[in-house]
Amino acid sequence: MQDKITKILKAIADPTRREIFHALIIATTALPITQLSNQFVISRQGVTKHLKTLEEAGLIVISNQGRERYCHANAKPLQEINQWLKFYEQFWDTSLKNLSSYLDKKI
Amino acid sequence: MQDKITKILKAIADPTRREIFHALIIATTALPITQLSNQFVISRQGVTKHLKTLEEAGLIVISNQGRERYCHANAKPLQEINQWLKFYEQFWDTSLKNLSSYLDKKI
DNA sequence: TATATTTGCAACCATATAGTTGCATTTATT
DNA sequence: AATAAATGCAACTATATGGTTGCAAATATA
Repeated sequence: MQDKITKILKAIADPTRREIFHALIIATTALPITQLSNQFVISRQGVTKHLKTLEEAGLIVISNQGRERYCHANAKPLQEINQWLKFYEQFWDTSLKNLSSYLDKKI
Repeated sequence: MQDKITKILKAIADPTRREIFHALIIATTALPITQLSNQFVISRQGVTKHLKTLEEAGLIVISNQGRERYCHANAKPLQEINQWLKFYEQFWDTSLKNLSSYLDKKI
């Protein structure tokens, strides 16, 4: 369906998911879903939905342990975004200069 | 409504918009909408919708000139994503190691 | 002036998304 | 064995999204 980078970008494009991801990555230990969802205003099931999206993007890993499911953040997929950005780095200093020179000429 | 980084991330989270942005940034000159949309399968109006999203994210600038509207890419807002990523850089080498040590202990 | 080109706007459609509630199931605890 | 806790699943809702078509308006061109 969707390619990897799209999944990753869509996952972090949502503010709530960024918050969830952040909470997990700064946590010293993996967190069970209920405990994690207590940190948020939305319902546990709402959090679970976001977790699924994050998991499909590879940004979290969930491991079962008895009746609990422990969530653990994995920042690695973010490298893919970094990679994507790398190409545009060459433009983000110069492009505005190019733009203004364009505007000088044409407007 | 939405904060800046969310707008930027949502803008580039769509594959078609990434393509449009790419086409514009590698173009040597600014492109009128019709000429730009000829490069894509979707309709001109479809492209226009994407352009609006990109414009609201600051990723393109449109300047009127007679009946034509010239589109120009601006990579600068991508720096914001780069900034966001910077914090997680410290995790993307170590987090998997942490994860496996966690799995060793608990599973 | 008549015609062609570039565009915006509006309506519409199908699907995705972000959230909710209710309930059943599995696993712990008493 | 009875109860409590953690979770998944399903149904539902409202809104956003990515696309379309049709048409009117502004601007060039013949």
